[in-house]
Amino acid sequence: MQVLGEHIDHPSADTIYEEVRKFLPRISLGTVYRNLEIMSESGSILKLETGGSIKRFDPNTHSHPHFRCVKCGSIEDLPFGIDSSMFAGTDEDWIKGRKVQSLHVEYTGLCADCNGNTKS
Amino acid sequence: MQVLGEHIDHPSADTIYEEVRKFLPRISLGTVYRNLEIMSESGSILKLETGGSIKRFDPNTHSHPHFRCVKCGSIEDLPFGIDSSMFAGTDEDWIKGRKVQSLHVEYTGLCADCNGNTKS
DNA sequence: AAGCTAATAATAATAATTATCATTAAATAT
DNA sequence: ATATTTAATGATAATTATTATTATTAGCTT
Repeated sequence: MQVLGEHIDHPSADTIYEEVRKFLPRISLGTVYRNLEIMSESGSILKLETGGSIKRFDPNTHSHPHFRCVKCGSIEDLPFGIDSSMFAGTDEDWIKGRKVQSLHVEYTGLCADCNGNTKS
Repeated sequence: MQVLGEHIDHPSADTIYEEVRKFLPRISLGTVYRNLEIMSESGSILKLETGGSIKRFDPNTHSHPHFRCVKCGSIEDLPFGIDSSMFAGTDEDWIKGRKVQSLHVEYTGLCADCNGNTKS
């Protein structure tokens, strides 16, 4: 299972299911979901709750910004880091009793492919 | 319809449906979705594609960060602005043929209520 | 090998959203 | 004012991604 942690991209559960099937043909989708959930809880992968309706999983477990294509739905990493201090650093009054767990920065638009190939 | 643009919070389509029903009892959920979509396309409201599985709508149309409670699912505004220059400003090489349309910053964790009320 | 435990496959259930389509209402022309 | 065209609506069905259920299988432990 961990074998598929070597993804550069951000596969959906369904994509992972298809790939694992290649060498575990009898595996069920439920098992894939269950184990992805376990792995994301244990911290070995990241569950991305991005915009769009699909959950995706990311072997890169440190917080980094993404670009989501509104046309094809692909998620790409962006080459810069983020941390909370970028916006809230100097003044953290806003926390006000909340427990902050994570930060997600997401750009949306058209990926290079979709931007080049079609204009609508 | 526009009457419900006066929300301070970030209602889901279902919440809006319930509220519109109070004075248009015969309206259907499909109509609500359809018109929310039209309004978000015309730019009079914002469709928030946040993490979590629910789409929410926001009368505040300028880009601002949100806090999503992983327990109760509520979305709150955070009191600071964001703009692209915060991370990518100095070096925009990353754009590389993409067409950037919007930026969404989302913190997740426990909201003040959920953080106070339960510890799991 | 018998008995206990935990993981799995197959399937059903759920939840949010989108699509369909006959019906109603609105707009325009006659 | 009424017939005709056009568009919006309500009711319902379909879709999609995910989660829950449950009987079965497989892995250990003695």
